[in-house]
Amino acid sequence: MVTKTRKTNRKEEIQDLILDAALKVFVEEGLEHLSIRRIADMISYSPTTIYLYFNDKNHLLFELCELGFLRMAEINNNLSAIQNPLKRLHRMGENYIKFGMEHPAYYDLMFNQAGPMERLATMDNSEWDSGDKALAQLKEIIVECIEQGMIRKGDIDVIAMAVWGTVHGLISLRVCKRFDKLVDASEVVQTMHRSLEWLIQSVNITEK
Amino acid sequence: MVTKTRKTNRKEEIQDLILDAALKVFVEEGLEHLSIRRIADMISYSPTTIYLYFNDKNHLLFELCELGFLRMAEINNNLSAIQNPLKRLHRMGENYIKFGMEHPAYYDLMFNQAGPMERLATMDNSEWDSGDKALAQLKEIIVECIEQGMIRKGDIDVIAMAVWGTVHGLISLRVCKRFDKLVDASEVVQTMHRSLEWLIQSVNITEK
DNA sequence: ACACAAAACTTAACACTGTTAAGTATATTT
DNA sequence: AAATATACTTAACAGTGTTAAGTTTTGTGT
Repeated sequence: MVTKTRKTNRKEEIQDLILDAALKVFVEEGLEHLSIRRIADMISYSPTTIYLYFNDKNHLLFELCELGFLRMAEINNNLSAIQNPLKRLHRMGENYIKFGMEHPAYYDLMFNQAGPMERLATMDNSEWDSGDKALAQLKEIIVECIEQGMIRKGDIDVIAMAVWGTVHGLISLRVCKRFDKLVDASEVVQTMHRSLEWLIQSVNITEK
Repeated sequence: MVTKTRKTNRKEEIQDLILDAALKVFVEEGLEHLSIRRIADMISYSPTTIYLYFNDKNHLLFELCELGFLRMAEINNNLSAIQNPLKRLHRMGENYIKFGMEHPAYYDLMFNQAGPMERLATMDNSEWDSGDKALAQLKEIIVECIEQGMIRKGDIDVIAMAVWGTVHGLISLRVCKRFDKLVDASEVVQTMHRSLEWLIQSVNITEK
């Protein structure tokens, strides 16, 4: 039992070592510079060693994704303090924007890149825990908003998708540089926040 | 003059030949299978010949993008017939969704992939015509909506970004397979349409 | 302490990728 | 017919993910 634990620890230690190195590269230099050989160099291992700890690159990317979702959950710790569910929804959107702006590489990997989802598709356990959790939190807030008569009634899934879509769309277009030539660079983030504000006010059915 | 035109034609002919082959590959097999060598094989040229007609792969991807925007404009031909600007906005959103579902590879390239924008960044003419046109059309409709008192007043740029973001967000999450494990596959598209519908109704300030 | 087995790691290679410098045919012009 | 410009190719560089086979290190039982 002791040996088993020790072995597991050892394996996890090196997995973390690999993930840490991967993280450093792709945060500092972008996903396009994240290669197996680059990681191997950083931790002074041969490239093939990485395949002893991860099935393939997509597996590694998926695990990086999971780390991203952890950070995202952290950034949403400030939500529970907000009583008004609509304000909480607004803040959640702002948190997403903040996260996307501070960690564009993470965001791209978590929501745009194909790799992580290809890994997920090969997994037996046909769930996506991180995605499920994030979506569940969003739905909870929306239910509250409806219960308190703050946004129009409707199918929760439909509304959740609309809200998630809006916030994600703004961040995604920004992360993928689709605003760069269309909106003045210095004001993009501010405009994003004002767009979110406009949306929240528009769906708000109180105070009308 | 005649020779110049003939030469231009010849050059454009081969450019189109390359683009057509590229299009075929990436629509049928996905962007990950689109390589310079693959294209060269298809048109029976050496890989390096392609560099006589395009600066690099990003240049080629950018031109494919432009073709995508042409198709997108086509699909929006049905808008002018719609009098009510809010309904026109709704239809425009539906057109986007339709386009994204029918041409996911195009959509991914036009709004998610980095390549085309990297090409754009290197171009002197610091504009993005296709993006500008699409955004201008959207803004026009929004102005009408506001003028006719159909949606809340506000900065046009802010509202345009919010609306574009919403629609793009839904399609992008779908194209990048982020709904696959969260929403039942058979109902994703329907849910997207209902999300758009919910949004349009929410921002609608008439009939309340 | 020694032999054996299992775990950890590496070497070398395959089949790809985008891209470039240098060389070769093929037309066109003088 | 010679010179020149155009069109295209060959060979190579430096990189990618990935795998089969071989080596070194570590742990275990006698």
